[in-house]
Amino acid sequence: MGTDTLSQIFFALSDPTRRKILELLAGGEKSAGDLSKPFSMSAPAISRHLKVLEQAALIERKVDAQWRRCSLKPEGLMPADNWVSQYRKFWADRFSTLDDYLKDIQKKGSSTDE
Amino acid sequence: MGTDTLSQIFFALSDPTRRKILELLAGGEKSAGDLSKPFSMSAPAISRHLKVLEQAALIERKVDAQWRRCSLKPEGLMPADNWVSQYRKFWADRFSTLDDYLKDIQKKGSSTDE
DNA sequence: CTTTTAATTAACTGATTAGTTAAATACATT
DNA sequence: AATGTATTTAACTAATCAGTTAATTAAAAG
Repeated sequence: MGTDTLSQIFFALSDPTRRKILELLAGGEKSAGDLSKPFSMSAPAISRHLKVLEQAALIERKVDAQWRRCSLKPEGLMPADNWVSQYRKFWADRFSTLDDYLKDIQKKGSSTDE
Repeated sequence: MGTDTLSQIFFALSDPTRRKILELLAGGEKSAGDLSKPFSMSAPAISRHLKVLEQAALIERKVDAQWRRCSLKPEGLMPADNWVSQYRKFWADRFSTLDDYLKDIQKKGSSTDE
């Protein structure tokens, strides 16, 4: 994976469960248990996803009695956003919106993608 | 990793060698051999990194005699950019620039990071 | 003080990753 | 036709990942 900040962030984002967790936390603070419920996955599995997100500085876990109060640290995404932004100028010429792009790739490779 | 588009893109970006390759390609089309030179890594290793980037639709490889002409497909980053952009509003309040954020985290956790 | 609740850590398994060297492919050059 | 060049594929290894169940920790509640 690489141990630098950007690698950790992008790696954390490369899993659908972890992205979903971030989306849930965008709705406000939640306990580890709350975060487990929407997934058909054991609590330890979620716990380790939370650790990955925490180490990437994308969330924060505060101990509150036997609960872990998890909250989003959206500013943790800034390095990733900044890295990607280097490339915006390249695509801005040809595609003005994501929809443009998605239509374009659907037109071409019409395989069973997402 | 997950097999959906976003997972593939973020996973591709989670490796420093692959990010470096994209940066090299931002300077213009290069052969697989050209791309190998800056790295202390075998050609097959680079070849597989290129495959990961190609499958994530971040680069294109065209066959030209015994060369593979690799070029950046920056628009492949659009889905990632779009996903991250959901969170911009959250950090925009507190941090206006990446530097603000980097200074902030240096101030606090002054451990041996990166 | 015993039980219940919330969550993590430990130990394990199977799959995937990132690298290696050696072999194969494909085209260019002589 | 034989050799050299560019690159990928094959086969292998060591490390990491994502999940599981069982055990542990820590605090709340009775």
